[in-house]
Amino acid sequence: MLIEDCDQTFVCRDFIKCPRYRSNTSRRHLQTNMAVRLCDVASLLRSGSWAPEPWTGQVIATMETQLSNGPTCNNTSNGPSTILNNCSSPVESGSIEDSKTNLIVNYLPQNMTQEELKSLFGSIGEIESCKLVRDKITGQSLGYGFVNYVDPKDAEKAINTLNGLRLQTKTIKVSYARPSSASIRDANLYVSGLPKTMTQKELEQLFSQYGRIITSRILVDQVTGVSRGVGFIRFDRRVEAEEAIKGLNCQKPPGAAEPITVKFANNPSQKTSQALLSQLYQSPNRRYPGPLAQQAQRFRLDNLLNMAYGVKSRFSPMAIDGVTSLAGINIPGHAGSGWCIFVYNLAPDADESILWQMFGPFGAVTNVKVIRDFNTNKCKGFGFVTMTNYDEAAVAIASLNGYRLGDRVLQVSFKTNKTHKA
DNA sequence: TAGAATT
Repeated sequence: MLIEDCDQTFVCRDFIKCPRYRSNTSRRHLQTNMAVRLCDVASLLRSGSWAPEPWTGQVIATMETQLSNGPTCNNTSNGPSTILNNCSSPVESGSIEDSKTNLIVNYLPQNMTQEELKSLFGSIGEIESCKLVRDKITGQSLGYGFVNYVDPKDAEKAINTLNGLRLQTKTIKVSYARPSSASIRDANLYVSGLPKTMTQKELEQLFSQYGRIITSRILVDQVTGVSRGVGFIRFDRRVEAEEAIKGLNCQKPPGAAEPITVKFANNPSQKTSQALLSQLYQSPNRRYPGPLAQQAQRFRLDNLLNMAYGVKSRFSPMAIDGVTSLAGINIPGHAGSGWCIFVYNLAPDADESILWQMFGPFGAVTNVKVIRDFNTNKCKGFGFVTMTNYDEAAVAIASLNGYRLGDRVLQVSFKTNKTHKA
């Protein structure tokens, strides 16, 4: 039986970029817990219209295996290389049976605050609680957090809407949180000495005999893309990780010339005092740069805009740098705690998520708001976005003004006092 | 030989 002929629905286990995919809700990517028809995905893969990635072939193999074996619901992995299981609905998926309102959000930008997290997820529905996890000593974000909704439907909507959202240089991951327990902590392994040819899928295959893999990763050279021979495996439970160390440390993977080393990964928040000191005193805080850093950044920005658009950035506060935080100065877009951007010509069905999607990649966004008609609840054609940093806001405006969204051309500028109030 | 995944 060909996969193309199979109408069976699978549940996507992770967010997969697939721009040519179009679901019945017009989503352009495969998203966590999204029901996916096998034939749709398979035809895209085989047609080559979905750019091949290292795990693409394995997706086909996995689907073919599942077809020949018949339906089962064994989730031995939810990493990117085994994105599908053959449970027919998210409700049957073992990973979410315990909680339907509490989400874990991973891969958040380093400088994202809890308020920004709440603002982002609050655009979906009412939040019961929200927490950004921070290092207890330094207060620095650990890059993940939790969002607990009042309504399970909003949690599901948040996964469908926000999983895979690009924020600055990160692609966030939104999934149901497992119930917290000691047994799931410290289950992350660091693996070194891997053959440079080993794929992520092969790494998972090697380790999956010891338990359910939550995430896997092989580090690669940023320039060449070649494996650095080291990686991480996160198991569902600590005991599974312990068994994997016993079974695989100092062992040669099939076909490998050298044995691998498998041990518990260091906790990234446990840094030496030296590293902490250098981090605290040497790295400039992007959010609150000193005057010199601000001027340097704006100088670069002005050059950038000049080169790109042949104009000086019209609203650059260079001339009055240093007084931008004083009250009573009328600077377009400056809204006390950030830069307010006016977005005009949005469609009636526009919602907050589209503003996050458009502006999030440009930098720290603290708030978005679609202005709606009180009676119809439809967008009145405009909205506002607040960004923390002037430079990032200016680049976003330069990039998105004139952007075609659907059949509309957007007008994007710093908010002025003459126009609508947020 | 190094990622920010359980509050």
